[in-house]
Amino acid sequence: MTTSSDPQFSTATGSDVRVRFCPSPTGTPHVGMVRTALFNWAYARHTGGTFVFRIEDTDAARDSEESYQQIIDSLRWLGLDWDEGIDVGGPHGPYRQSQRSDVYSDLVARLLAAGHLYESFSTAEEIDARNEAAGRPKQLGYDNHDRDLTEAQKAAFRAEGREPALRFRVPDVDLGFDDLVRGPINFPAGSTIDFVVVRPNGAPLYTLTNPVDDALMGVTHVLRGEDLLSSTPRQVALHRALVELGVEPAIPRFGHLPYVMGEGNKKLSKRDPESNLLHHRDRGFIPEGLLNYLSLLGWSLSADRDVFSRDEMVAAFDVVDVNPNPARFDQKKADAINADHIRLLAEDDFGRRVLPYLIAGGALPVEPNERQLATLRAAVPLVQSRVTVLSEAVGMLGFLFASADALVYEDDALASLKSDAPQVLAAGLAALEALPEADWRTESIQTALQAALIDGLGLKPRIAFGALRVAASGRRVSPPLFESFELLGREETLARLRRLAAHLEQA
RNA sequence: GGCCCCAUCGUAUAGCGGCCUAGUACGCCGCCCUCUCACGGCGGUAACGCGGGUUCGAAUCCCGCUGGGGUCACCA
Repeated sequence: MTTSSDPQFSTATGSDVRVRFCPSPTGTPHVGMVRTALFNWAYARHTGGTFVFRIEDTDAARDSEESYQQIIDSLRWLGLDWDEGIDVGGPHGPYRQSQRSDVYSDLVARLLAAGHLYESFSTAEEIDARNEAAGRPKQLGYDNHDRDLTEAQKAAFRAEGREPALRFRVPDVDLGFDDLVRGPINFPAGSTIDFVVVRPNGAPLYTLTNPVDDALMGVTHVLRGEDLLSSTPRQVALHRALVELGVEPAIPRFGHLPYVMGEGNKKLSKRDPESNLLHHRDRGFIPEGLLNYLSLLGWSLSADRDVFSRDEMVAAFDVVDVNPNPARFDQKKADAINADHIRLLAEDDFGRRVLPYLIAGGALPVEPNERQLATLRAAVPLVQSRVTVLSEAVGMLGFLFASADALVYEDDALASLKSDAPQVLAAGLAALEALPEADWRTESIQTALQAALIDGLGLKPRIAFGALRVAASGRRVSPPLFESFELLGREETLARLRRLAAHLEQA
């Protein structure tokens, strides 16, 4: 390889930018995967370019339809819309690699004809054996042994019933590129060995399909995880061949996004619950909060703001500003960002979003009645600033929809009661019994209780209202007390005070 | 081991040669507000891994070291 001219990389910068998100459907959607999707999406939207969504399901043994569906659902839920690809179509379809066999056979034939691919009969055992015999460490892997097999040798292997894999003949040149996130990276000539692109059974591998589809789909910027960095020289080599064959005009630019780490110093594993996107959704992350937090893993909007909208991110996002450091997923920070976004929601929006969680959590029936919905509407403003994730509303509001006799007293709530709780309850009950139905409003309830318990008995508010809170909600923490009493209504409130009094007497 | 990447408070980051006695946010710790918990407000804690250069001047540029991480599949 001495005559090859310098490789040309894409020069797209504006609306000619084409990025893609191309997960393989194995397992549950991972937050690192979502972050990759987000950065691709944001870059496309920022530049006015095109966001392509394709699926790399070339491993029938590991891919699943369930995972495929979860990935699509997740992108939709997050609002990361795509311009070409799965379901929406486009000029370069189909967008599932399992449906593109014809495309790959054609390219394989052309690459083979041009001498970029060759038949390799070596088995893993033979490669190991050769390395051992030569005194080379096994990790060195394949030794380019089959590069120049003669027709006679190949025929002999076939006569044994062996079928060859196809390997890419890596040229003996430096395979460098200018990483969008990290700057120039070079892999010296000789450090990249010939790799398999087609299995002996004819099935193409990711090593082939990924660069080929990027070429065919006109992808200009490949933004992907750092874990793929070491396979990039192979892709660059293949792209050179594709450019040479006229399949694409230029090699895409690469940008390797930092790892998302878990506890300690290891990649966030699929087994860690916080890596699971569905887990976060089930807890009640809202898309705004999750996207905002994930964008902070390797990027920032400005020096002194970390809560922002999707639109603000799009306006500001450029992949060259991405920080190359690995980032740790911090659940507390993620929760805090989500809580901020929850507080930014309009009240009715928050109410709509919290409803499915109340149903899923058993606080409300699948089809709540009008009265329950009215209570919910009134209660929503009381808890919007009290939850960090939507599922917390179940515990926070559940007592409003239970009946007095079904109310559960939580252990820490009972433990918080002092010995004078019965007297407090009795006094509170007396004060509220004196309050007529017509006056059953937050302000008058507060006035009555204040007069009876604080002024009358000289109790500390903390003690006095603590007991009443446990009676009303069964919890140590609840929405504001007097508002809760109003929502429960007079009869229900009185019933609850009596029930706790009875409960304490028993105990 | 070969190759590659990374290095600012506990965490995420700002910083792209002088604005830095290093900013912001989460966390943590106080205080205020207060019917609990939150919210909100105020304050505090805490970092440029080490060593050489370059420069009038370095967190910022260069080199080395150390320390992390990744990758070396007929997975993606």
